[in-house]
Amino acid sequence: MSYPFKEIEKKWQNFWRENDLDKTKDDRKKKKYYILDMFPYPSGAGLHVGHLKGYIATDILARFKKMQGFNVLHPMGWDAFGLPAENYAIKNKVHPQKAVDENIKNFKDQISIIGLSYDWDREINTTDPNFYKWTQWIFTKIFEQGLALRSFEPVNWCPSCKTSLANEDVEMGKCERCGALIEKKPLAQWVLKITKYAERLLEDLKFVDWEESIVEQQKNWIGKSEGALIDFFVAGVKEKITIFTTRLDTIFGCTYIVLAPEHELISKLKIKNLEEINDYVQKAKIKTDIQRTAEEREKTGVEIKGIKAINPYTKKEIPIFVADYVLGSYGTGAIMAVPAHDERDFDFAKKHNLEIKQVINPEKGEIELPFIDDGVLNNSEKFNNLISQEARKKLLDFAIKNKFGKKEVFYKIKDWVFSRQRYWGEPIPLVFCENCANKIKNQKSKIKNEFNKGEILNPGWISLVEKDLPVELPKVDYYEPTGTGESPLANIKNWVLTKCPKCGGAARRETNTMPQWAGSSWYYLRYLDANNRKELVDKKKEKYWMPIDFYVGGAEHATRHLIYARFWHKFLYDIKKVSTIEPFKKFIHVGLVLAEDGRKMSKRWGNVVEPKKVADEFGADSCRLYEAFMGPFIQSIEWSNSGLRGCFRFLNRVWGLKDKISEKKIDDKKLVILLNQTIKKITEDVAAFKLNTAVAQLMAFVNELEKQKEISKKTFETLIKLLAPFTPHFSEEIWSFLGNKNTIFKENWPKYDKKFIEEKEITIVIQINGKLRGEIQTERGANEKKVLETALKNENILKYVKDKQAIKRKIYIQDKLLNLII
RNA sequence: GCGGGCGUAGCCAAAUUGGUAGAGGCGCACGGCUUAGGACCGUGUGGGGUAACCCGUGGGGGUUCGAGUCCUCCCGCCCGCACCA
Repeated sequence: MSYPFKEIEKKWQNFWRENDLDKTKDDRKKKKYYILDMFPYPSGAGLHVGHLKGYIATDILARFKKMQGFNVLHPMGWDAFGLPAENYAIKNKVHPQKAVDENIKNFKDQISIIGLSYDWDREINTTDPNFYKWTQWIFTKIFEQGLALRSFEPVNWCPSCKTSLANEDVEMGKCERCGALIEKKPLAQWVLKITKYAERLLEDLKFVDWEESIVEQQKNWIGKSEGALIDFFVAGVKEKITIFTTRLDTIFGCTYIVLAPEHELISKLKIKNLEEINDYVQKAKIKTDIQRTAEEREKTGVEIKGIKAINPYTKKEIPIFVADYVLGSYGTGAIMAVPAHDERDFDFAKKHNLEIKQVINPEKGEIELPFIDDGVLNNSEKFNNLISQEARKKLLDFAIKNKFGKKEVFYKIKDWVFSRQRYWGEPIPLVFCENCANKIKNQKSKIKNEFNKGEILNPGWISLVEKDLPVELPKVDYYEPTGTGESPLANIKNWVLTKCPKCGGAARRETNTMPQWAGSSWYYLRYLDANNRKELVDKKKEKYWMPIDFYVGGAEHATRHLIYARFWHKFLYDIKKVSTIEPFKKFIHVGLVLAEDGRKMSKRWGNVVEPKKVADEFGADSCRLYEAFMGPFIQSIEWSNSGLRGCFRFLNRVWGLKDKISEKKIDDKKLVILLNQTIKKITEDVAAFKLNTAVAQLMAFVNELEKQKEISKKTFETLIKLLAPFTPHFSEEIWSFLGNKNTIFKENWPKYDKKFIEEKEITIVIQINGKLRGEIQTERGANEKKVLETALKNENILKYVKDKQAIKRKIYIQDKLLNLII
């Protein structure tokens, strides 16, 4: 017979709801704890048990912290704008709004099965105009500060989703959402100047308590390189080519220069073989990123004939090439090539028979070209014999003194392409006004007073003010992407045509929408004050609740959401809307739950484990306990039905223990110690998010209780409290069975007594020459002499130690072991 | 190629940061209870050996009284980035 989990779970979920137990008040006398799950986008596929793992874990932590007396904020919402929702809607021929509403309902039903303690009064939805009003508001602030710019650079274009994408949305040259090959397409775009925040995004990582791997991923993504800009003059003309290098120490080995195909100078120079060059440039431009890498990094390129560059250090003339192994989008789009000390330059030089001049020697050992490490300079005139690091400084000083170079820092991170040519997103709250454009272009008025920074930088583009927000997404019947580079919104004339809020003249709305990442870049602030109609968040509430103490979500967001949100947060900090420089104090990623067959759970494989089925068969609490127990949280792990059954068995055994309760029973010393050790272990493990070992300890403790004939009520109550965060319904039921009227979650978390943590009688291990040969029982704190004497009474030890004289050395670790060297 | 992580019974895993390797779960075996069981309960469960003991944390080497833990080289796996000058 199993315990009646079905009735119990329903009963207590109703009880919690009816008594508002999951509602969080802004009780500022209490210490706060803000624990947050990344909010999901409500897909049509629904949830499987893997999605719940993170929610269960944070729920355990939230309930635990509540019992510890914290004021816990634990909210949930929906990230419902964006490509996934829209593509689903198109595929199923329903309006995105309808699809989203249905999917949210489905998600919410699935989530509520397992008894999560979210405060649903604070629920948010990024597609709700009351929410996205503030997403738009933040955008206008970013614009006003001159951090949103109209750009005409070629962008990543997904031919299947028919929209431009940010760099972060591209994976290995493919669309992160649909897998289509990304093309480069010139398109007018709004880009956000995240690069202005690159240094702070990098630097401030030292203030967050995140996993090493996530921090490293962000560092790599931001990709800071410190180096120098050096001017190479073009012989005989006034032009110069500025290159970026981090290896100025190798400059005497620079035997040619390479320009990226996109380099602007190519069109300005007098080139003898112009046709050949243009041909190469054209071919390079249409290559996709995939093609570039697919060619096994074969280094193609063409020499620009008729001109030479002058190495400012050697004064020698060197050839100039165009090659697509140099990227137009990084540095200056031009490099000095040092084939002896760079693999790519080496390959290229070999192929084109160019001079390879070695200028660095390894500090020790033989040299093998290309030698790319730091070393000692030679063939470098007066800089010979310097070590690389020192040489870089001195060579830079020389360049600065002679005015052909300076220090420079570059970042790999690109500005955030923020426009999507799609329907299902927040409209970008800008209008274009011809009249204002002319004003700015002609500098007719005192434009500094009349226009903000963004408006001056983007003539004609006027940002809406707060009272005009939100710009609501018009309800339409046709919303499929056009593919022309225009958003579907462009076809809605009466929406597009509007008045300029500045001059009242005719204006038209921006028809592109924001990317999926916009709402999620600040949503965590809205939970603090979800229904505020006047501002994004009340200052006092923000100050009380921020930063997020514990954030849990997918690792795939390391270089997407987690970077964007940090960027917006820092911006909000700069305009004094938030009080912390970082939003997420601690972040832990949730490991995948794979199906029992080791593959990802997917409808395609038919291996999806649905929460409802699990809850029907074994109950929500077994599911919760198992997901906590299955392994270390961040690790990906295979689902196991027998493992789940094991947890179910465990709960049934605890259920059975009720019959052994005795009011009179007094626990023996051993059990008291184990109980206190258990409290300590679980308290520490849950706080450290080591839920698997916490559950293991609960099991070990229950195994011990089962050996008892009777169990004291007090001990049993403590066990139930320890179990409560993991199995809330189960624990409430037993708690009330024990005669308690109120919810167990109003109880204080058990405290252990240090006095009862350590056993007085302990076992000391006796080693002979480092090998285990016996153990003895003694009092805690016994000294070496006493332990040795006791040990020498042990038969087994005596076999090895014939007499005391044989002991050459003794190593005694208090209360642990005695190692005798003979 | 670069960066991060990992490798412990048949499987998932634990090990207080250098001190009894394998807690806990699954599985398996035997026993009990059962008309029956893919249910439940109990006992056992790294390998070898009658035993004393020996061997054992991917492999080799090292430091140490003592190494899963530290150092070094190698092998394998996972994740991220990838012509970033």
